[in-house]
Amino acid sequence: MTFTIEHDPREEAATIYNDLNPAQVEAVQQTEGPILVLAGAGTGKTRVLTTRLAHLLQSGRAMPGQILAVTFTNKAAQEMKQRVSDAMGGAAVEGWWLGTFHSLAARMLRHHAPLVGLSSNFTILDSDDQIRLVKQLMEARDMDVKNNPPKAVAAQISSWKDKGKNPSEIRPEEVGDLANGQSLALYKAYQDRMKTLNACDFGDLLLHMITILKDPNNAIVLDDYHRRFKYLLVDEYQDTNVAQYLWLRLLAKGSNNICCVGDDDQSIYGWRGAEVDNILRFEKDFSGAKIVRLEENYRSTGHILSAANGVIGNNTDRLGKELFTSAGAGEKVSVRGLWDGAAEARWVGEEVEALQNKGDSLNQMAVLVRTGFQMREFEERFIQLGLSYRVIGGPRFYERKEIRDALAYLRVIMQSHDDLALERIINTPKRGLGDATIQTLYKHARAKIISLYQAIIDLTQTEELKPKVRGTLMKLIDDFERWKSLVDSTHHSEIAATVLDESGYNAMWQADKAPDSPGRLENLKELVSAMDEFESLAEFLEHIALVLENNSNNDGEFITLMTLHGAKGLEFDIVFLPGWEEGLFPSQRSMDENGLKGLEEERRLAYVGITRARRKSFISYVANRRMYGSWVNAIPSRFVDELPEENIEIASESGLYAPGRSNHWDSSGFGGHAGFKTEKRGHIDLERTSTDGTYSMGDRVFHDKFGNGTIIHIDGSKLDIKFDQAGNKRVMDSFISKAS
DNA sequence: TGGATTCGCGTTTTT
DNA sequence: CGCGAATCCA
Repeated sequence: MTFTIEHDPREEAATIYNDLNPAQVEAVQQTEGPILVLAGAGTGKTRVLTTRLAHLLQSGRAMPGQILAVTFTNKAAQEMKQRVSDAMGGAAVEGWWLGTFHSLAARMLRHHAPLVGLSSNFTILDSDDQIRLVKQLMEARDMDVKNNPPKAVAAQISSWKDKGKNPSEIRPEEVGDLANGQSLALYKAYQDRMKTLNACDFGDLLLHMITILKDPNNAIVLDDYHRRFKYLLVDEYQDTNVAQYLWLRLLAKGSNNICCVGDDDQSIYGWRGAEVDNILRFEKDFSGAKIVRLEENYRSTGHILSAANGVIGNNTDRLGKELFTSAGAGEKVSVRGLWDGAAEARWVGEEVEALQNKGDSLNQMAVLVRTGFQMREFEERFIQLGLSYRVIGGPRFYERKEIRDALAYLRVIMQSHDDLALERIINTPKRGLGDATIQTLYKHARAKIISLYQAIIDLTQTEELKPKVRGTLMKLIDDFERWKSLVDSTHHSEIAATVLDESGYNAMWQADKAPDSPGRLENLKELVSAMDEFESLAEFLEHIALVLENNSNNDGEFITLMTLHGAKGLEFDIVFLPGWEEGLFPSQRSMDENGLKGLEEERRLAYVGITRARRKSFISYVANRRMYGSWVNAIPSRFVDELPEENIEIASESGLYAPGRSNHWDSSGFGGHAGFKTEKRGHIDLERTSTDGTYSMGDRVFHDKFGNGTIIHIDGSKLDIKFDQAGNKRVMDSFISKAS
């Protein structure tokens, strides 16, 4: 790797530092020892990190290969690469140690795989494969897969890996009664199986590297990395999990030059093992650490920032910052209560069109939802209005069925003992190889301790199988052997095209008359052409597992639709935040599973949402939301109450029935308050409800968790709802279903 | 074995 | 409600 400085570094530096404030400059230039940049939303965290990286290079303190720069998502990595490259006058950044935790750990692990019993061409399994593997192991042990969902066991295994724990490092009291207390045994078996498959899951990439680096026998490996990396840079430090933290700490021990940026108020990945503690503990972990605080927000106008501050101020578990801005107060946050999801989408559509008429660009607007299913209503409405929109997130390219199938073929070609891959496509397209045959094959494989592929070869040489099945299997092995022989002589994209053709996989989708089949064939074509850019099949497989994103074309004007999680690190002029209802946001599940901690994480998510906006935020909640096909009546989120009155402008559709939070509703449509207590009554204007088919004569209200159903009486034009003894529970738990 | 039909559960969030 | 999985039937 060569690197040349084209200009006088000081001159460059002057341009880079141009508009940094003194605190930022300190963070950037403080060059030795550990630094924690504790900074709020919109204060320029990533910018500080990028500038520091450029600064280190330009001042000649480090060469490109001597800096390890870690981000959390591929998107952030891409962006940092772009920015550094720009700052360096267009330098090529390929090959630099700049990427996500997973991709960098994978890159390291390729070099040391034998130390953990793998070879360097190991395959990377995704969570789907993981679950299937766990399921197989459980079935092999005659465990009841119905009452002990493999998914839960797989989640437990992942969680241990996120904590940096190998099976041998788990204490008995950590095991718990999941899967009849067999979870640890399954973890062991799982790891053994992974070795035979020569495979890693996401968690293994880091776990194995930690295992290697902390083993005194491998001191030479660790020394090598210590010599190599003079500086470590970490983005979004608040989202690191224990495994990532351990990996960083091992690597940082050499130079002790670690610079992390983060915001405890934006920690939103607790469910995936992120530990806010990592950021709170920084000074203890890295001796001599400097803390640089950035509290001036450059993104949002006053009301937006104060609204966000008001909400996050309700969290107890935080370091405590109060962001300020020198921008003007700007517009207040608009808050709306609406009848249902359709009305909400209509309202958003109206506002969008109004803003467009005033000259705002769709590219500067985003709708941020808590969960994916909320997107549909907006999509429908946007289509009706002819508004172009772009959905970010959703199933990734490589998670699509057809892509995973195609990859499975390639995996078998690369490694014929990849049983999971072979099992996936052994009867896809249909070849007449059903469950019975596969079980026979597996039985043989297990008995002889060989791979499925080898078992097929063995059994086709005996008379054990029916002639028809035997013939099919022989043909399959023949095909694979032929494809394998192409690997050295033929370009891999050509191999892929050949395989998809000769296996009948393309033909299968061509024959399929489902509406999405043409799209799948398109995707397969895209896959083949994407392969062109890679040196080898192996490289491509790694890329697709760890890096590849949906390639969205950025031409034209789009309003962006995505989850709050997806929006982290982004900003827009105008942001819509729909669905602020108890149970949806904050998510009921989050609160049930993690109590106050869960609630506070949800609140941080609210904070992230509000602070994405530069000029204007819209927040909304509805009285009725359709979930799982039935209607749920909802009450406004507690986060709505936490918005300071002076920063918002609030209104609701008239005539709405909504128990509680009556200060946020126009209650003229019903008599009195319907609180949470026994025998309270609320009335719904029947005209409104019946047009949607929401409620009608004979519908029932029942309390989901609290038992006894309660009948709705229809009295003239009003609905009369009675709550039973469970009425002191929240109404959000009641469902309304059609009485048939 | 595979197609057709019923069943049952899910919706957080992602590398 | 809508999808994938389990189950049923030819």
